[in-house]
Amino acid sequence: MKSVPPGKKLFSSFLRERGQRITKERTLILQKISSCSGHFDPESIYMQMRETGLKASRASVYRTINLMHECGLIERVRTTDRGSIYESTFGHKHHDHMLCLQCGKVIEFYSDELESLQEDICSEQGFQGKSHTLEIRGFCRKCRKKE
Amino acid sequence: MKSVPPGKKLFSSFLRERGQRITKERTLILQKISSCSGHFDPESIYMQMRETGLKASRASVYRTINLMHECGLIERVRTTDRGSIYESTFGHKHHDHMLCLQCGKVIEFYSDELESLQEDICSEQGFQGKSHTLEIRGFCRKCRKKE
DNA sequence: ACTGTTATTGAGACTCAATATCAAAAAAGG
DNA sequence: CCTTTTTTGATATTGAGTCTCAATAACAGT
Repeated sequence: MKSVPPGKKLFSSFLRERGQRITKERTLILQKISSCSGHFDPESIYMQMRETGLKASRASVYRTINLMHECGLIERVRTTDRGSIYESTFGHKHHDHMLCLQCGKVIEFYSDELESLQEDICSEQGFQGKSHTLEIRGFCRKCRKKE
Repeated sequence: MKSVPPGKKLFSSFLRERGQRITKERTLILQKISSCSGHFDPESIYMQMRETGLKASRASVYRTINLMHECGLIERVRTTDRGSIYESTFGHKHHDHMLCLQCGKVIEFYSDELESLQEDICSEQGFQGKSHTLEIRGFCRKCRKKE
């Protein structure tokens, strides 16, 4: 019993439209990433595939991640001193992040109000917003109490 | 006639508190960065100083930028495939960014409403926000008209 | 199926931002 | 001036991400 990863169709038509091919490697990488709930980074994806015996080179992993990004299936959440961190946006409602500077905890949140306010601000500037990233840094409930 | 860079005092006391020293190099780099209105990246700072004959090694530039970041004098705005981009936050009111995906134009904006809404959202989560970064990607007025 | 065309793969070289090393130089404080 | 501790800087090193290019695989047409 094979579960079809969400976004497979989207990715396929994205590739076909650009005259690009749907290869074994791309499918494997798409599957792997789809199975990752939460945040991930390219290097870990590559290593995990390698450990599991799934055949795909580092170059292909990076290339496919770039394609998925262009296609809108994943979003770059942030970049640390050790590379980029992504998250899949498919089957995952849009949200923003709070990052605790003490313990590293990441809180996902969503606010309709916030979204529509941003739209208002964009139209004031004649700007057509397509996507955004909001990261609020500070201290989570637990870490505040420890003080 | 020497203009004292804004933030020099803050930086000095920050260093003193940590038992670190206020050296010629650090002062030069602070000055250089203060004179940069807008966004900058470490490598350009280093190259510009080198061209102007200001003495400071690449290592010192990077080290000092990290210190200024810890101190809160500068903020990392984003990271491209060619390194980090910062902006000085001193003497510069907080704001967020819109980035045009077509022409690369950066629009700075600020909204009280947006700020206070974010604070509300934070307190709902028991989170103490310290700083944030919001980047809205899309198309600016000019580029929309070109379509 | 077979074939020709064209995109893709992968091993490893390469790039480039950023950091580590460490001996020599410079502050700070007697 | 002298001692101690931090800083500097030239250079080596790291590491994420990309490029190269010959070999291979996907696709379209027959």
